[in-house]
Amino acid sequence: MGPDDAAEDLGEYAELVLDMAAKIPAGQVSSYGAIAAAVRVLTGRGSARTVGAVMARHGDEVPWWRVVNAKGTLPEHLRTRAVPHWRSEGTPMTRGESPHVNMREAGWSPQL
DNA sequence: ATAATGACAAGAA
DNA sequence: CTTCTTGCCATTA
Repeated sequence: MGPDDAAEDLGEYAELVLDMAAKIPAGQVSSYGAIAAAVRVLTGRGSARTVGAVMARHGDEVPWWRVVNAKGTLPEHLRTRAVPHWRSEGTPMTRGESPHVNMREAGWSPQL
């Protein structure tokens, strides 16, 4: 092991993002932007896109379906897999062709 | 150092 | 509702 990989394999930034994602209550969701804002207070870095990059790489380690975009949706492929979870968790959402989460009811603010 | 790429966001039309 | 434009910032080539 090199001198910096143990602390480097994830990085504190990714750690914080995943921690917050793991704390989102079932039946509720948080957004990339909200998480990014919270992590920015602690680290001074990152943005919604950066959080997205972390989720793309490590999302499978946490309840990724509870992290959605500001519109309450996810890209086509992921949304298909997320709907069953939202349903079983009773997450407030619309019905129809392209279902999306009702952010006003299901939105959750990351705890610092 | 520049350029292209994303599980994004907000505003304009 | 959709599509387009700008801004965003870490990562990768």
